[in-house]
Amino acid sequence: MVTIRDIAERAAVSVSTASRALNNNPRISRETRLRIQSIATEMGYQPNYNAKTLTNGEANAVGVIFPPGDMSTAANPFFVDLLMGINTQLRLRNAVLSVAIANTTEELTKNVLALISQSLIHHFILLYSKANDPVVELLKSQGVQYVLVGDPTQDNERYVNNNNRLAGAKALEYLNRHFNSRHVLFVESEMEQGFEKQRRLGFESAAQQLGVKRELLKLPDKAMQHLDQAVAQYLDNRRDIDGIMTTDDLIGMMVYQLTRQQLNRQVPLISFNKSQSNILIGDQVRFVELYPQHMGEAAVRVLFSETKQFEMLPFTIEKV
Amino acid sequence: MVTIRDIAERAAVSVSTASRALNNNPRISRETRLRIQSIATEMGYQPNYNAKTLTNGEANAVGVIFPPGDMSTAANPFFVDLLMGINTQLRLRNAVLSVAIANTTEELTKNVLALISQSLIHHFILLYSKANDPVVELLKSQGVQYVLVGDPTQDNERYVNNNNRLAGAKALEYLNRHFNSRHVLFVESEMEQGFEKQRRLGFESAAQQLGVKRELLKLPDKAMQHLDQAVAQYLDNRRDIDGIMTTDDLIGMMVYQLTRQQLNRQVPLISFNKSQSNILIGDQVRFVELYPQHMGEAAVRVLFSETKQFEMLPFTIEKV
DNA sequence: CTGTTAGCGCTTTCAG
DNA sequence: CTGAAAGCGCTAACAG
Repeated sequence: MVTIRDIAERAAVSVSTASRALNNNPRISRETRLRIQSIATEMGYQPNYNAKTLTNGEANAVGVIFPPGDMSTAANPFFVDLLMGINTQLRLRNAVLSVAIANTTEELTKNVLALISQSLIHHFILLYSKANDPVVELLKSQGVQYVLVGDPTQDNERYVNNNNRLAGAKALEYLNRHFNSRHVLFVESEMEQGFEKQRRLGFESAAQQLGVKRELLKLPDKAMQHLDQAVAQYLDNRRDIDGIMTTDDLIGMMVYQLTRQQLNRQVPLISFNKSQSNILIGDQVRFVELYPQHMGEAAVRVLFSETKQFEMLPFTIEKV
Repeated sequence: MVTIRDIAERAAVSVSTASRALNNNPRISRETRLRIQSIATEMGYQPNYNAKTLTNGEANAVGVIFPPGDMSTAANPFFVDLLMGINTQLRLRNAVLSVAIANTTEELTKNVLALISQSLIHHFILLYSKANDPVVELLKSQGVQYVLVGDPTQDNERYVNNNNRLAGAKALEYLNRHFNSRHVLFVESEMEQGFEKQRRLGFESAAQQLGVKRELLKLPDKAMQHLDQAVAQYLDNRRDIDGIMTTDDLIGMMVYQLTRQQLNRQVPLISFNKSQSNILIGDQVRFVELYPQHMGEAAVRVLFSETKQFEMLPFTIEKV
């Protein structure tokens, strides 16, 4: 392992000079700075971040906090992309990614506390939001930085998000404009995540504006024996539906097939959250791309920004 | 921050004694050891792991390596559960979880190298496997420990896995026994992940043994415009199919609906990887539960075991 | 602009 | 069984 000492020696300077040079301290002459840096890369120097953390009192790691078990399904397909985005930004800053994840809020809290006090992590990204969350309390009481991915529940909370309401509205407009939909069904799950609600609100207001007739179908929370039959029947009673919006891909797929089968025609459909599956596809299928990877990147930017309180990310409507 | 010094002081012993006591060093009398430990908990002592790592030369962190971008879709719904399992075990050992994730293998390799040389992480869990992987080369050349989640590609590689072959066989037997299936369709994706292949092999051998007629349908890799219609037609040509096995839930759902629609009856179906969705459901639907959370736990156990080379995890067949 | 030195919190010889 | 002291790699006064 090549240390800062080795470099100092080789460059015939003191360790402090070496340290400063490597950290771009302006007090070092440009000349020696560059010389030392080139020696460092030449020797394959890799700073020991544990030593750094020990002296700085602050880790180069960012903690990513997953939802506790009981709500972990929420944004599932998103997570990998989010992590990807977060980590690309972290790597640019020579930081690393730690995760906190547990089945219960209690365990999760312990986990986060351990990261704070044992690893000296002072920066967190929270992948869920709920009211009165003990984890958030902890973060605040420990005075560490965090940003939320999703809908903020408190004032003065830093976050990144999509404008789900706008997306809901635009999606409906899209259906109306491109497929001439005049009677649109909005399908959501029972659990009423914040983002679903926003999308519905956007959908509703746009429908009203455009004079589009709207239907609302809430799928039961728990698995239901004959869900598909129930949906089929529902559709059968509304045979002139000519557009569908669903809050996720999977639901989208089911409904899509059922409509084809039940109404005996293809109904234009727009869904959120294109999942990795490449199954839901067709001429009249669209989805709202939310760019989870970009959200991850934005989260890191906000986290390390001095001033920025939030970032609202763009979305697009795409053919599959 | 309460340090080991504070404890030593309060206990009227030297720091070295305190250190030894806290690390259960047998050279300390049981008596003082307990006394010091109780003082520590009383004072809410949390060891600084950066300092520990600095002296030990080895971190208390485990690196979890995600598949590079181009293969990340593979086990997607699994990941969160895996992380959950891994982390519960890590927390028991007072270890923390770091992740390496990147879009390209090259970036990923850099990421892992950074973890090894900058954070001194010497233990890794690899969430994918492919032949001649540079990341694996790196792990080996750096002499760090790792275990693989999935099919090992090299001899002498430590891993945890499901017996996918057995699972494929058992699943077919189940269909045959419980639903009296005599003509079964196996649906797989084009990308031919290792586990899919194993499941198919199991399926095939069991079918042969039981004298069950078998069909194989490989879904195209890329999205296809009228995939569902193609599948529908495929089914139409094999109208006496009386059992289906799919390698994942999503495909399962599509095929399930298509069969109902096309064949006008319910065909018993068994799928792998129950995803978080609660949509695929019915009297004649089963899935093979692989307990990803347990796999995560097992991975940690193998990683820290001196002797264990692998763990093969049980599966069960469940009603939804 | 650069060097000397102390010290971050912990473990581990080496001495008793 | 316990203590004193050195040192892990790095940064940051302080002093030139």
